[in-house]
Amino acid sequence: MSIDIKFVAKKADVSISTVSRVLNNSGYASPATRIKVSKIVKELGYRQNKVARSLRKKTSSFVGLIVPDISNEFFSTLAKTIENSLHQNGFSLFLCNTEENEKRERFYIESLLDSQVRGIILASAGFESNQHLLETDIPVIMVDRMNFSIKVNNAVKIESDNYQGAKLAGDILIKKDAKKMVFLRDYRKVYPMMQREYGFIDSMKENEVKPEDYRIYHTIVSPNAALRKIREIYRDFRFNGLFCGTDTIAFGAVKGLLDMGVPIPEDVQVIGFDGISLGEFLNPPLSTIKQDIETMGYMAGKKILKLISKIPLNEHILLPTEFIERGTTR
Amino acid sequence: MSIDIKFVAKKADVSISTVSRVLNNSGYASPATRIKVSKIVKELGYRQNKVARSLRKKTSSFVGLIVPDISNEFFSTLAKTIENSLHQNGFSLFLCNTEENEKRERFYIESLLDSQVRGIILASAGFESNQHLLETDIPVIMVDRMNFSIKVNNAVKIESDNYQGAKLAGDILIKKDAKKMVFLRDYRKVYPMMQREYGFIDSMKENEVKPEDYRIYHTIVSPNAALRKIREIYRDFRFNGLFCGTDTIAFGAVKGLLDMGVPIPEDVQVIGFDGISLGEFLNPPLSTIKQDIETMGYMAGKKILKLISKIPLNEHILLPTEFIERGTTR
DNA sequence: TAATATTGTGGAAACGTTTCCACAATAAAG
DNA sequence: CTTTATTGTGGAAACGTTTCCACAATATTA
Repeated sequence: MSIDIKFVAKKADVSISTVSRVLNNSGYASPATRIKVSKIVKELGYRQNKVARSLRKKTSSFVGLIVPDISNEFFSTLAKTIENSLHQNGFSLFLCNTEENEKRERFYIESLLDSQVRGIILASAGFESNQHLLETDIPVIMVDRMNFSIKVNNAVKIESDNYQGAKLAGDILIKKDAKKMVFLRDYRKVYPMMQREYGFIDSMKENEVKPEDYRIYHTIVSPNAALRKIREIYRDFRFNGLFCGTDTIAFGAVKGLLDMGVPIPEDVQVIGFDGISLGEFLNPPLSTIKQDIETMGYMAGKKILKLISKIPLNEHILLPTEFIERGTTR
Repeated sequence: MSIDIKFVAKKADVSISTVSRVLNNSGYASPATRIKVSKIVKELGYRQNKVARSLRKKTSSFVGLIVPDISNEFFSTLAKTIENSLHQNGFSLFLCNTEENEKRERFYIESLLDSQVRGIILASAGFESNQHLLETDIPVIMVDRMNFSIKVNNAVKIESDNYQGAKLAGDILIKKDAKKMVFLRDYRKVYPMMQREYGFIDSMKENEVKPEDYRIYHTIVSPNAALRKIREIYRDFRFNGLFCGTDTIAFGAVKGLLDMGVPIPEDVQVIGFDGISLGEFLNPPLSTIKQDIETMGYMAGKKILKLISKIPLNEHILLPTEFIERGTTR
């Protein structure tokens, strides 16, 4: 016989309803019964069955988080801060890792919906084919990736100002006297990367860099791939300003150039994007455009809680980025 | 009116039980009704309510993962591989981040138990005070940290051979002619760190390094703390072999030494522990003892599935580590 | 003191499933 | 053509809660 509410009721010699009321601090219950029941509950070590509770109340205390790759520092610190801010309010996190895979994203969205999560934080691709799944009245927060054009009342979008950040990177390189520019980006057409590209291009245009003096290349986001790519590029085009779409890319690129004997920052200046923690420990340490991931996660947590408590929001939050000057620029 | 099984039954003009049987492919149902029901289900876009299902079946398809810090690359790649191996079997992951906090660990263990998870993968501290919570018949896998001495049938332990790895690091440094040795470790008495210390000490003893020729220091695991610490140490004790309890520590230590003008690997040779991906892109790239995190996560996933399907296991798996020689040793 | 409001309590329905059971219809065996 | 096995179906109980409702007991008011 398991310890359920019925058992507690029997032991305490009251009805099930009374136990429930005491447990939930709802409705009436005399002080006397309150302490009597609480005592028995403690003695027995009784714990509510959350599943039954969810079923009856048609709600839960879970929030789903969908990310493309949790092993990426950006998403893992995002997850951490979100988790923290939810935990303070008694909510727990369902982690879903899509690996950038459409089917998997669908599987998870459906799965979350089926499991009665209270809200979904989507930091994943947001494949168009999955959009309709979220067009219910469940609170949704989009973080980093903005692919979904959700029109519902219950949606909040949070992102870094990727455009401005990239523009800033371009402006800085030029001010620091770089003449031949390269933007080495993630080959995938994900939203933030597109924004960075636009920012970079606009910087080039505004600074009147001639079209033949700046080039855009694509690579897989892995240091090794970037390393190989940058050597190829450098043989072809003698740039002296390099903006990388991602710190991870910058890591590979810097090493690739160094290995070729190109001095940094003397011959080539490099700026990354993200501000991941280890950048500081590169040699030379990486100059970069830092995203405020902590704030992003924290806000995502706060906002979804608001949505959950029926406060209607329809915001698009743009978080400023910041240039961190370190050793790869002069 | 929401689309529940009752609604489907009505539309398909059969009983609820029949719909359920078709849905679950259990019991009898004629081919004709099978397709009839399936058709309606598809048309209506009906989805099972997992909460109700869990309640009735007294089971779910969730596994809990408890980690101390998801933003740490070790744990995030662990989470990723576990998630992958579970997803292939239709299971989902509950992520719990304890921040190394006892209360929080308890909160999560209880929360997972309340939510009817099928199993728990514990990569967190395993505070003694929480041990009793897991002494039910729920499948438990301990990864990395082995603090719990769970005697239950349903427990599997998986860890890297930290002792051997550390011993190897010591042996290698000595073979490479280091005479004055330092082990700079995480100050917390977590299990794997203790094993590494024992391994290091035993290596010193077996190689007949005199007690005054090797020292052990403690630091917070953050590059910056390690950076400061190593300067302090070096002023005090002119070592030429440095073994770091963690790559993160090594990152800071290498930079600290370099900043002081100590050439690496000429004057000091350094070996880290973990094998995190960015070590390769340090300058000089970091020599390290690599843990096989992928295998660890993969096995954790596989094993918990076995336990869940009632296959009794009582294993303690020791995964070998590997020396990756890069630029901080000669 | 009678009439009314407030507080305390338990019974039972409901949440959306699965599954046991009884029974009907069909197929196989004698 | 019976008898027995197999297959198909629906009704209803069960999972462990919360919550509506009715009623009883007590407190407040007139």
